[in-house]
Amino acid sequence: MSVSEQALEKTELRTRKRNPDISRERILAAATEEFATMGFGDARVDEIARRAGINKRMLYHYFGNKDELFQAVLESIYETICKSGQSLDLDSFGPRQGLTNLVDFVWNYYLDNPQSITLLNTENLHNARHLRFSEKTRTVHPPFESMIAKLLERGVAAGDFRPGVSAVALYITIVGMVYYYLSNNATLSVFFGRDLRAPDALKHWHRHVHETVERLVLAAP
Amino acid sequence: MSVSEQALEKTELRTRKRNPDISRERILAAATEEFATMGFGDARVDEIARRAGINKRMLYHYFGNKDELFQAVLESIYETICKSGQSLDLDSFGPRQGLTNLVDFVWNYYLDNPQSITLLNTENLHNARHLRFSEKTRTVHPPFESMIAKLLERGVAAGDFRPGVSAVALYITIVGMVYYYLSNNATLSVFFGRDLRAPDALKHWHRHVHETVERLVLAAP
DNA sequence: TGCGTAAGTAACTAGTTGGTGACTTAAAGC
DNA sequence: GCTTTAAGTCACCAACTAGTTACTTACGCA
Repeated sequence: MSVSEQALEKTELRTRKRNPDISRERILAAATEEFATMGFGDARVDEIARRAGINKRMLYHYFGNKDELFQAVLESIYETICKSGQSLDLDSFGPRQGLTNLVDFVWNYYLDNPQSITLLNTENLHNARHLRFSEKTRTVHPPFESMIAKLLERGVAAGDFRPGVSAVALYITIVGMVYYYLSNNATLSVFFGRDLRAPDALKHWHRHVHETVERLVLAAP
Repeated sequence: MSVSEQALEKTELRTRKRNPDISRERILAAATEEFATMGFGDARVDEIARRAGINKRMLYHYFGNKDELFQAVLESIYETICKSGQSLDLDSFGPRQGLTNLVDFVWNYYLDNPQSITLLNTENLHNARHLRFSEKTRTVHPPFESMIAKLLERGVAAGDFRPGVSAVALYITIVGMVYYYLSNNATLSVFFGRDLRAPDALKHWHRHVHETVERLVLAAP
């Protein structure tokens, strides 16, 4: 080995710096991508390591095994959903505007985070066995229920909303319409023989969700 | 080998009768079950053969490979959905009763056929690549669109329904609310910390879908 | 400054898994 | 009856894949 080669090797070794936080983050990002596009069984641990640019052994070092890695991915998605929910400030608006903002928020969230949809579907296929036994998830609940309950109370008090709609029912109605349209877009497009992901179709459905939710909640004038 | 043993073997051989139709059916049923519970990647071809009670070699003889077998499963599900849709006779009822029947039909179908949900989810994960290239699916369309369009026309003409709701929008609204609630029941139950599959919760959601759809479609009195 | 621990690497393996080659046997058609 | 074809069996494999063993190297800390 020549002197210059020795120097080169030293440089290469120096670039192999330690950085546990970043490594962990890179693995999680790569795993999210892989699990989201392939599902659990088709996801390849080697592919995750390759995408993350780390040695596979580190993946086991940080996360234990494939199952625990998937659980970590789900927990991070759960955290993302909770956090972005908290940034939704419904209290600063009137009830009607708050309802509009809520629908827009859900629509934009799932449109911008298609990974959340496929990951949640995969987890539901396995009866939520990763989330059910997750400490984080069982203890920390999403802020949606109380937030929406408050919005509904204010709306009813102001005479804008009719009484009798629960926060959970409203939430599942909104998310259901948004989520199903996006999640099952491929098969629905085949069924109806048209492209339901075309910009016009998307815009149309977004409007339709607004209309349906308003008719559900708003008091008769 | 004794004479009786020879006779026994002959009997056993005779029971190994040929029955291509039944074999094909058994494989398809076992595959439906396996793919529905495990997804595509986690589904095991050996397990499908075991469940069907046939030799694995026959599975390849009839269906080619794992992908084509999955496609056959999806086509049969598609056929089931189309057929059960045809049995829905909306024309024999008034528009309001027809709408009620439509909601009940969708609700009961997905409640009784949870396999349809997980199989469709798996197919959507792969961007409907099996259904998109399926001759059957591309040529034969489900009867829902025209059926519902006729129902809506009758309702508007009778003054029961308001105009401006499309058949596709109404269909996706109903199925979306039913499908999402059932498909994501596990994670939703964890999120909200309650059992959304309890009989009361199911009954409550069924009622809620009726109410939401009626408020969407019915003309103001 | 040197030592213990945690980050990182390379090579490997035990068990699995989709898929086959070579064969036997039942039954439809002539 | 005899032949051809398709249904069915059995043993096998090459490729893959989650997980490991055995090792080296960087870094925080006493």
